[in-house]
Amino acid sequence: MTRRTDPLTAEVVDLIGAVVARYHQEYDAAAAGHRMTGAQARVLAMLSAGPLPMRGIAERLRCEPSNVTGIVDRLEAQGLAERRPDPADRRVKLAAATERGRAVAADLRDSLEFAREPLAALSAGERATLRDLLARVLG
Amino acid sequence: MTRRTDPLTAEVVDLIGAVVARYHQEYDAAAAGHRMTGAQARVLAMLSAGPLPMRGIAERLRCEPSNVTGIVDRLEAQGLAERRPDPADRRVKLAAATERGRAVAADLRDSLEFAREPLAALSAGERATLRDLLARVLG
DNA sequence: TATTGTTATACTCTATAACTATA
DNA sequence: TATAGTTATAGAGTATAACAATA
Repeated sequence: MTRRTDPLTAEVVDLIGAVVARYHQEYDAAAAGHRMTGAQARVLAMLSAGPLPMRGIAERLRCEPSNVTGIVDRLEAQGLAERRPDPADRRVKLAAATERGRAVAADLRDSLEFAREPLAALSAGERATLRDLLARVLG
Repeated sequence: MTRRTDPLTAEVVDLIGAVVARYHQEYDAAAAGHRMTGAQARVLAMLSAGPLPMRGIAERLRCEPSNVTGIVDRLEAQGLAERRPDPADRRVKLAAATERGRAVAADLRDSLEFAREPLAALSAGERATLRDLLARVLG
């Protein structure tokens, strides 16, 4: 059963849509600045926290494992990631960020304008309020 | 020059990233429920507010005009949109939602779970606070 | 000449299905 | 037999460049 949403909720949903659009725009631009696509940048960000089996990447990306092959291929071709065997299970390949990959991931994180300009408009107390509200929305 | 972001800002940015991921997940699922992709659903939502020249769609989508041709082709193939001539300029083609397209767009809007479940966790006052903070973040 | 929309081309991301090597 | 990763294939979104029709 569909139910009409009240005007205030609709307004918030529209604003979230605008935030989503802007986030993507800036994330993709930052990735392009390092000659990566958005998907490649997301995977590199994951790997900069530690190696992951191909399967683990697919789960976090919420996509089919077959897609991860190509994305890691392209990161590997640029020297940003590499595949390592898993000593515990020879079927598994662990994708890991190279040293240069970690540097690029850190640079990308810092170059995300979104983290500075827009949020700078809020005071520390307001940022904390925003954090708490978003955390509750996400459940 | 890159500058380190403070922990609170980083936390908010991470939460926004989570919101973005969830928004896409639900938006794409809702679109798939109507046999559309996310891009097709976004364009149909635009057109449900009124006809737009192909160029105008590209500007709002922030993509090249050549891409819009295929997206509108697919909406047209499903009877959700149609192309009309612009009486004022014979170079222009106006894309418009069909009656069925408008009905699907309305249904899609209502079926966006994101608008209900998560935001229902907030009181009206909190939703208003969230709205104001997001509006200021977007500038 | 400039603009609108399209076509042609190439790359990336995506899902599905079949294959391999391990377990 | 089940699982991890890959390959093959096809559809969709994207950018670039070249084109026809119109301004």
